[in-house]
Amino acid sequence: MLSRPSAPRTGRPRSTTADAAILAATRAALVELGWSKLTLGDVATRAGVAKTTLYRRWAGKNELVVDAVAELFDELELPEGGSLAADIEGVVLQFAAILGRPEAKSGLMAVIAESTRDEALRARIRTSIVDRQKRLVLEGRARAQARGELPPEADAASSARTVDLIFDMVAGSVVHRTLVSAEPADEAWVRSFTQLLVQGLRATAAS
Amino acid sequence: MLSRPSAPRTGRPRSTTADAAILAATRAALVELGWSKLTLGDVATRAGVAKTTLYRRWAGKNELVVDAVAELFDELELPEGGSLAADIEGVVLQFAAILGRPEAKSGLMAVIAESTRDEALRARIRTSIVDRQKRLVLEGRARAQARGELPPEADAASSARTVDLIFDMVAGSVVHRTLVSAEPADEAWVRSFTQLLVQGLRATAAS
Amino acid sequence: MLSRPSAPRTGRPRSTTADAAILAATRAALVELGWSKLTLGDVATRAGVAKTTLYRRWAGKNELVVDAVAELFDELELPEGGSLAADIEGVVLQFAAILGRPEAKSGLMAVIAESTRDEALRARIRTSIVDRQKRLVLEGRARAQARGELPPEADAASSARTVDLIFDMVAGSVVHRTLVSAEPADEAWVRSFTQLLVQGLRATAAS
Amino acid sequence: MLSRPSAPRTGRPRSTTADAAILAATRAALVELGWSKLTLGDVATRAGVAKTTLYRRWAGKNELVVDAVAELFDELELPEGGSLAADIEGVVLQFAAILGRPEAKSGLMAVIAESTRDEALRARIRTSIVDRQKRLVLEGRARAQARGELPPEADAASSARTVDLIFDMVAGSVVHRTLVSAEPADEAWVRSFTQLLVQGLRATAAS
DNA sequence: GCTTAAACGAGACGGTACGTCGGGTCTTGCG
DNA sequence: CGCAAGACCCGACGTACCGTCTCGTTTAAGC
Repeated sequence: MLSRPSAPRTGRPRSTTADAAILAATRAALVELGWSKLTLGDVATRAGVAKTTLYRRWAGKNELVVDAVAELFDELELPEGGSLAADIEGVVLQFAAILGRPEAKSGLMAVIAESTRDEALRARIRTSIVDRQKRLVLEGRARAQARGELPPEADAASSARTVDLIFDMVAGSVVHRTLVSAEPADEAWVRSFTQLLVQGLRATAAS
Repeated sequence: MLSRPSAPRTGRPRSTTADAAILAATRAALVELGWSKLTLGDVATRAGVAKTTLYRRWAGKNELVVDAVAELFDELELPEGGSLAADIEGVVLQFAAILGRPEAKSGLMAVIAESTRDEALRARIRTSIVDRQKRLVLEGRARAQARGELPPEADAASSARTVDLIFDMVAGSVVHRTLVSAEPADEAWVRSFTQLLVQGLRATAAS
Repeated sequence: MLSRPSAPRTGRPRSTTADAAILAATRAALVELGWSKLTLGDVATRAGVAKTTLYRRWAGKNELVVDAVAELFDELELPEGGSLAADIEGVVLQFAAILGRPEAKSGLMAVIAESTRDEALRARIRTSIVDRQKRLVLEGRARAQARGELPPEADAASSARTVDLIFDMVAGSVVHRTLVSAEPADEAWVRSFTQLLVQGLRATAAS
Repeated sequence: MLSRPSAPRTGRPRSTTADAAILAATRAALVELGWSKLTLGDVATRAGVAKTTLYRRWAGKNELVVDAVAELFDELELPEGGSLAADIEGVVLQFAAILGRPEAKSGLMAVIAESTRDEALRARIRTSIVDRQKRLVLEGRARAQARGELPPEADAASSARTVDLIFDMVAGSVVHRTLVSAEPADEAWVRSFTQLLVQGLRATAAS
């Protein structure tokens, strides 16, 4: 997402280690200070980098934090649970574990809040974070259909609508539990949530 | 929520009209500028009030915005729908309508993000905004139980857990749909969501 | 200088003790804080008086400090020294003693500085402080002429000019010594100064 | 007096034109507004400079005004008058001309007043303003001794004392005449003053 | 002793300036 | 040309005082 396909030919190339150092420094600053007290000057200092280097690569605080938080979601993957309920439980637990981290808590909601007034930022969040999660929903449903737990989709449009709905419910519920209710999305909660969701899906699919 | 019951006896009393003017100005600024570009100096100017007056009544931007947004939720009430599904649909539609407003979009997620690092702010949000919504969930379930749509609760603890779960699912899903997916939570979406939820509740209650 | 000749007939009369308390509090604040950090709110608190009481009697900080400092000069009087030089020495020592006090140091030069842009303030300083000192110069010269140490004045105009000149030299030199050179105007310095001045006066009068 | 000999090697160097612009703006503001209504924000605006730039170079209003006023004294020099009286008259007239300017009137006494509570400020005033004047007194006396108008000094200590005394008298008298008496130190006054001083010096030297 | 009206304490009010901080840009010299 | 360093302009911060205002409460003079 930082690719510069039209690479410049001459001059000193950009430091390859700087990006990683900056993103790590950003996450560290998020943990210590939170979004609102994080400053780019401080991030630059922590990363051992000049402020100009930072601005050469990111447009501002929002974009930087999106990239820093996005890396946390790299580890998300669909576990092989054997059943729809087990698959959902596994994914939700992973998602809850990431959201439980302070750097995600502090940063993610803040950039989402910012994105309400910044279309480009919303697109960046979608590309870097959201779509990566949504892929798991798609994959999970395909597996459930292969197992016969869910019927195949009738048409593409309603299929997409269902995926979006499930995704909003899963991600939204975990986020709300974690940030607004400020209670951990632990195994017990995830099991209750999953049961309700799966039974709703089965009943809806049956009707 | 700004009442000071142990009121001091002497001195000039605080202006009674200022609070309302300030909160209205705050919402107007949220619509025009969004959370991050909202400044307390600007709010004061819009409200025709000195900055000091503002700081005398609120500790900072976060507290002010919480109160300004909270007033939006004053109008929430449980409609008389006649069935659990209709009640839920009615509430969710109201909630979605409020969240669709730009002043709520801009402000609410931002203060939630801030609240991850500020316990007092989280308590304020809970008191001013969240609990008011949760009351509707409680009331809706009581009605459904009176109608026989849902069985009575076995014990208080599991009852509270269920309310919390439903609340996180309802509020979280609508928020995620509105802010992250950035699509309107319109009637069609609400109907799909409600169906899934209600069928899940019924099936879970039956098991 | 606080007289209100057109006395009101009815209503509660002004507190008679407040004036003295306020002026004393002003001097105390001058000693502790200096001119620039002295605030009227603080003076009011020290005097056990409301800010409104203070503003009812003085127009502002400048006027208040002039009055507070002026009281220091109440004790100035021409000692009976027996000779022109002794009289001058006595007066200069008294003047130096007053200027040595921190409340005078802090306050006097500040109001003089302010008076460069405020004609009314300059008049108030002249009336309250300067003229009282100048009277001593007049009186001292009259004594010296009575003793035959100085010749009588030829005409009124040149007489006034001479008094002004001497006054500027005496007051200005002591002030400069005390505040700018920041050295005490002690007996040795006063003796040297007086000698130079008196010999100059004699020689000028002889020519 | 703003030189930083141990200059840092890296980073953007400080603007060389800003200092002069700021000091000129300060003097302009002194003329228009006077000391007490002069604000650093206004000075910065006048100079076309950010407030931070100003604070990066001066600790506060006092230090800035000292430097701004000090530049006025750059033009002071001992004229070639041919006699002690003529030399003194020339210097005093120059000094009076500077003190007659509104920017000096407003600023100088104010910083002297402030310096009564601030040792560092007093030192700055002495270095930037006072010592430059005192040099003229020393030089003038040396010339008078070379001409035979004044006897050579007996010892260094009494020599210094005499210089200090004369300096306090000259500077103090002109300041008092200008600021307290608020009358111009014009040629007539300067001549009278000089006569008195020179005759006093001669008579004292003779005794 | 009752009335009356101004002075009083308290403290909120609309302002202005403070001195600091962070954002994002620029100008250096070095690599 | 990238980069570290740091000065630059800008704008907002939260605080401190200013001088004014509005309260309810004294307090003395005059009826």
